[in-house]
Amino acid sequence: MMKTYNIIGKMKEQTRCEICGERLRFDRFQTYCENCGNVVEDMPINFGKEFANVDPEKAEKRTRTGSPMTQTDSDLGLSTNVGNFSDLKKFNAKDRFKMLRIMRWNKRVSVALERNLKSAFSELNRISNYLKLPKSIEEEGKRIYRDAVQRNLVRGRSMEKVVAAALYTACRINDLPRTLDELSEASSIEKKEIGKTYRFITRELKIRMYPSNPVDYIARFACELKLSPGTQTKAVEILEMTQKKELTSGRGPTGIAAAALYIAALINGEKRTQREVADVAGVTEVTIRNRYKELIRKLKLEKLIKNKKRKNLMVSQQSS
DNA sequence: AAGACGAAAGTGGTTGA
DNA sequence: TCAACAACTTTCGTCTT
Repeated sequence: MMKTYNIIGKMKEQTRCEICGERLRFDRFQTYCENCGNVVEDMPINFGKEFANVDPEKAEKRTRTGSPMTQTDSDLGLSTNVGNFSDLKKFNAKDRFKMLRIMRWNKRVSVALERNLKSAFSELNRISNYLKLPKSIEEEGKRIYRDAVQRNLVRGRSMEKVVAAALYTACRINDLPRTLDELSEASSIEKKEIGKTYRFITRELKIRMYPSNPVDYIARFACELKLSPGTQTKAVEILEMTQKKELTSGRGPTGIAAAALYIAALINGEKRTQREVADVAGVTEVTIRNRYKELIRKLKLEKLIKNKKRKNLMVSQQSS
């Protein structure tokens, strides 16, 4: 939603606080009353240059003022207009007619496009909020969706699918991968549909994707399993060893992450059942078992685990 | 009784002819 | 386009704790 502020007008008509009658103060961020703390208005117009560009050379050229540009407004804050009525005078009768038609079509197309983007973005917002994704990823998702629309990739596909896929892609790009299951739950679209659309749009938009890194999942899974930071670190160590031995290729990253966490928890005496780990990682126990077996074999962790088990046994016997 | 383990059959995607 | 194939899932019986 676009808010317009008329600060000059406000300043003129409202220099005193409505509540206590004291004079209002202004700073860069808000208009407020020093006496009673009443905030009359926050987020005023940004009078400075756009600060998105840090490169000093380019920064000189960027003299657009106002708030930073954002993908969040469905028309980027700038809509296209083809010609205007005063331009019409420049054409002869025939071309004038043509021009009129183009203008009319452009209007129609932009309205349709805008309507599409608006509903798509509100769906995208909803999913992103549900998954508690950062703003930057939301923006990325919107950028991807916009590209998809412009390349005519949405036609014949439901908008929701493309939105879900765009968000999924955005997460992957920013190394905050969500599982297809999570996206599926948030968007109520089938997992395989999202996957299919995801593959389609990354191919068509030539977005090069690398397989996601298991390490990126650890923090989130560990948090859900309420594992200690030490265990998390251990799991990451295990993953690093795993990657050195090239055990990760071809395997599902979530399965590997899950197995590493399972092992780390076992070693640090915070045991979780395979089922618990499997559930948060969105894989089955069988997969964890398979990965687990591979990992402890190749990383020579068998002894460690066995010792641990023996110790646990002793502890339980002592207590009983 | 719950968890771990493993075999067997099925699913969806990739690859190479 | 189709068959082979690798990874993963589902299901189920057995063993361990």
